Amino acid sequence: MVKSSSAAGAKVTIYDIAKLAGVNASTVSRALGNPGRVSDKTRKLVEHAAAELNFSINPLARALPTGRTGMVGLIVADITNPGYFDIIRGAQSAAAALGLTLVLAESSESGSTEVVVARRMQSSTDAIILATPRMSDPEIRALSGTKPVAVINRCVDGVDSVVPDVQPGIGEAVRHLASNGHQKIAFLSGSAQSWMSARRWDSFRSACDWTGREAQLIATTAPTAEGGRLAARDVIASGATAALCYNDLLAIGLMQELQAAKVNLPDEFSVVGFDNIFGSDFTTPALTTIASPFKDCGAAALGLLLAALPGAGLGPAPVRTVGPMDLRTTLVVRGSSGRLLTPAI
Amino acid sequence: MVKSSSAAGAKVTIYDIAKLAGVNASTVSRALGNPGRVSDKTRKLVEHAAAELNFSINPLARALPTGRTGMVGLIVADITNPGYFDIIRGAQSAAAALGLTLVLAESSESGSTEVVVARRMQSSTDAIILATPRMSDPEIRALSGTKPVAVINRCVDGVDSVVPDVQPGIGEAVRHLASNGHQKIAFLSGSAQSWMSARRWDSFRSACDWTGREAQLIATTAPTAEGGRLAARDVIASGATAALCYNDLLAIGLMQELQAAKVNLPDEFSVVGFDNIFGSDFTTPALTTIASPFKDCGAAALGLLLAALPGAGLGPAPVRTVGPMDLRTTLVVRGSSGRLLTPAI
DNA sequence: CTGAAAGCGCTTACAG
DNA sequence: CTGAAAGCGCTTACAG
Repeated sequence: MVKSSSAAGAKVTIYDIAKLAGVNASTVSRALGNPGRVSDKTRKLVEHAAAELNFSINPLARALPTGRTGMVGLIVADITNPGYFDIIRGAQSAAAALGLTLVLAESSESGSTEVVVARRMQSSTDAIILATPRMSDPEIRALSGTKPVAVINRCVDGVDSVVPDVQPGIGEAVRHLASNGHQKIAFLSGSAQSWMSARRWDSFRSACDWTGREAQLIATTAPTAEGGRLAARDVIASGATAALCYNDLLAIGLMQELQAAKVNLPDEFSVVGFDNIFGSDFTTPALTTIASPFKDCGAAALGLLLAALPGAGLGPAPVRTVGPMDLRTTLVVRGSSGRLLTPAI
Repeated sequence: MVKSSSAAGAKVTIYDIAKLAGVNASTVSRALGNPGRVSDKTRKLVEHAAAELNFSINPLARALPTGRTGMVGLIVADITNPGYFDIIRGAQSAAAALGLTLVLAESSESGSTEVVVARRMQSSTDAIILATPRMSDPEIRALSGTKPVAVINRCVDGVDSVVPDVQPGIGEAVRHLASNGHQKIAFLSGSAQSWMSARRWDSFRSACDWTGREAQLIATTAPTAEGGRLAARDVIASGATAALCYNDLLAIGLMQELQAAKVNLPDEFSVVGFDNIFGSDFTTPALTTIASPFKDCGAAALGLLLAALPGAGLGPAPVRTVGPMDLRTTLVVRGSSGRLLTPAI
């Protein structure tokens, strides 16, 4: 077995490099971190020594004097939820591109454990992203007082927020349904406390108003496929010929139950989901859905955070809300929606 | 606005507590970390002071003297891949339960960036989990020389490995198909270099041998739905009446193309996937698939790592491979497989 | 049981 | 441009 000089064994520090290069450790630190504050010659000397010893800096040790850890935390309510997949991906890749490390944590849908998790992260991260947080607004503000915080999928006064604009997608969806002969459209809601669900319902109702269509709110037991199945009866009873669902899982469950009841999709009934989650095109017919740019949300949140980092200027940084112009939802038309052939008389 | 004593502002250190409690900082450290090495009275004193100041320890600062960071790294090839989600979830929840923080990174399917990512993690984590690594065996061994490493979905000599036992699930699947009248069964393979694909194919072939069925290997362009669609022609041409696919995405693509060609599932053809990914039950018919206990894999990997941590005894810890008994695959029968009604003469 | 000291690996004013 | 020193927040032998 070849044992190269870069053997994986002991940890090499800047002192080892200093010795090899014949300079002071502080010079090594500068050469590696602030090239330019060091002569070209020594820089090369140090770089060679570092390479020779296969040095890689200890970010934790660096974090102590500087306060910058190079890590950003991402807290999601439920790792299971496919809706978060893209947020995680977006944040992860944006972080990686910036040389930052993503620390992932889950709050298990609980506001109180979310607070605990956030506190734990506090000292080891440079900034924290809260995706669809369960904490209260004041708790979030408190957290953001100590460290840059960005919130995704919710608007919190005084805190950087990125929330996709639901209006364009919902407008498209309602127009799509209206132009296909649907007069009464149901909305299957998310959980009652959900900020997002309320927002989507509001936007939906206005869109219906503008289009002269009737909007019917239908409550669900849970924002899951099972919740969608259980809501099917109410949907049928409502007399609506189409449904927009708070999320894709609800839509998929609704479709399943409708099909079990021999309702023909989309000839007799149209279903539209929300989020365009992984697998929403696995169904037959494939699900029409409103896509949220979640990947971009993750990236955008990181962008806000980064802007909040270095300045540390005077007082709190200005609060920015990303949304309206950059992050718009769009309708993805697939097979589950279309012209109503058998209008309910 | 109520400004409690636990204001979120400045960071409080053990020195603040020491002052408030009227003891030395080292005593604070002991009281918080090693209660029992301190009198009950001072312990309470310190605890109260800590609570009063809303103290939370800085894990990074602790890491420097102890070498224990409280973080474990998880590197996956592709965060996009739904097959990894359960691994991430399993590792995340196991870590959380142990008070550890999960650091997530992605190698983008590239062995070389995987090495870079791993190096970067090296000094900030206590241990590293490689899920379906792209690094070479020697690279993995090198990494494991410096820090506990566990590998999921692959066997690497000299490195803790956890790989689900594919045999039980594949055996079940083949028996299921055989008993439903299928004589010739196709296997849609994954990528040619995939350790896992080779393993699954081998196991499948033996199962067919035992059962007296004919196994037919069919190469695919990529382990994706698109790959499955493109393979459909070869599958039909092969004369097989059923297919076991390397993963669910392939199976779903194959189903779509077969249905587009008016092949009736499962009456004329049976499709079985692998992994039971999220959404595999969204299809019509729902996909029969072999479930791997990926969540348990994540947890198991963490278990191995933990065992490797404290001992630091003499020489390398014994290598353990988790698999055979604990982590078995099982067949999940849904609608895409069943009795062959129109046997190919 | 508790204090004083040294050190973990790095950075950054401060001198020169 | 470079060195020597002090310090980031904690822990842990070492004395007492």
